[in-house]
Formats: sequence, structure tokens, C-alpha cells
Amino acid sequence: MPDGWTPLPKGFYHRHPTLVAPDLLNKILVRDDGRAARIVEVEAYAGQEDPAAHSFRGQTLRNATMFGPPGHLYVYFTYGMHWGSNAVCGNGMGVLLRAAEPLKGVDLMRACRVAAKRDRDLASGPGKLSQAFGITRELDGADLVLADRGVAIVSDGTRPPRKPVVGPRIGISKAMDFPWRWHVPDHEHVSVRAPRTLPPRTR
DNA sequence: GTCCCGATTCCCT
DNA sequence: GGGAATCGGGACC
Repeated sequence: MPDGWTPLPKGFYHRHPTLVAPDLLNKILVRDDGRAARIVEVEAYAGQEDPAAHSFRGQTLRNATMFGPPGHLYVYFTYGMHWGSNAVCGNGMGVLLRAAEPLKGVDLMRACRVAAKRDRDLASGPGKLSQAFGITRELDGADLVLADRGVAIVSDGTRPPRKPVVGPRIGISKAMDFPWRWHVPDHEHVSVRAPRTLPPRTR
């Protein structure tokens, strides 16, 4: 791992996902094969208090990892072909990693993402991010602090944005009014960017 | 750029 | 048996 990249403290994840989520912006997802990307978009899922969460109706085989200790990776499968990656906050809660800016190991990411036309298509969505990093079922439960299975989230000292963009979550059909999606403002690698506001007409 | 649609597997009801 | 924390391609503007 490059100099100055440091693991997050375990306690980082021991908070409500709506606090953890914005704090994860500008942190770095790393694998021990050299892949690294800056997290630029996240969503909070608040367990049994959140109708849109996989864990809303309690623990099942699929979501068991989210009920385990905070700071681990919860990996789920959906739409018959896509994987999603979350940081677990405990009690069925977690933060979905929605988009990241590739920093290192970009050739390997391109090899995993043959459909990507441009580098900003490599990890600009939860399924794309997981595919770029080769994250599947096998990494469900990996410890993101100890990196016991070669995946971690670290800091390079960059702070989260002072004023992240906050808005509704994407791809859900319940609790659509919860403004629990955060992203770095004006960032090229975000999955769905805010509609560009037109400059005022002069006439 | 926007909108629409089909793909394809698993888990839970 | 339904529907899913999505993606990419094609039509159209």
C-alpha cells in the first residue's frame, strides 16, 4: 500500500449508516492486487427502520453479513447478473458503495470491464464498481479494516467534501423520499449526476 | 444527451 | 412465482 495510506479505525463503522456514508466519500477502496479507487458516491441502508433495505424484514441467509460486526463487506447479487458492495455498520445496516474513481490497477479494471468505453464507465455504478474490483460472493464478509482477504477501505488523508450533494437513493421502489444518497459534487465518476442547471437566460 | 427495454439468477413470500 | 440497492444497447433528439 502506498505511503500515507492508512486503515480506517474500526470505530469508523460503529455509527448509523447515514453518518458513515458521507464520511466514506473520498476514502479509497483497495485490493492487494494493486487496484485502488476513490469512493465518490454512496447510499445508506438503515436495516429494520428502512423499507428499502434488504434487511428490513430481519435477518435472512442473503443479508446475514449485515447483521454481523461492523467494518466488513456485504456483497449481494441482484438482477440475475450484478453484484453490489456495502460496508457493514451492524444491526442489518450498511452503506452501498455506488461509484469510485479508478486510481491504480486501472488496466486490471479495464480487463474486468470489457463493456466500458471510457475510464469513467469503469466504476460509475454499484454493479460496475464491484465488477471493476472483481468483487463477488467469495468476498462477502471480508474485513475492511484488517484486510484479511485482500480488500480494505483506507484513507490517503483527503477529507470528505465539505458540502456533498445529497438526494434520494436510486433503483429502489420504497422509501424513495429518504435523502440517503451522497456524492462528491461535480464529479465525473458519479453514476447519475444531478441535472445540469442551465445558466440564466439573457433574453 | 434522454428514454426504453431485455437480460438472467437468486432469494424470499 | 415475483421482483430485484443494475447495466448496456438501440432509438430518437
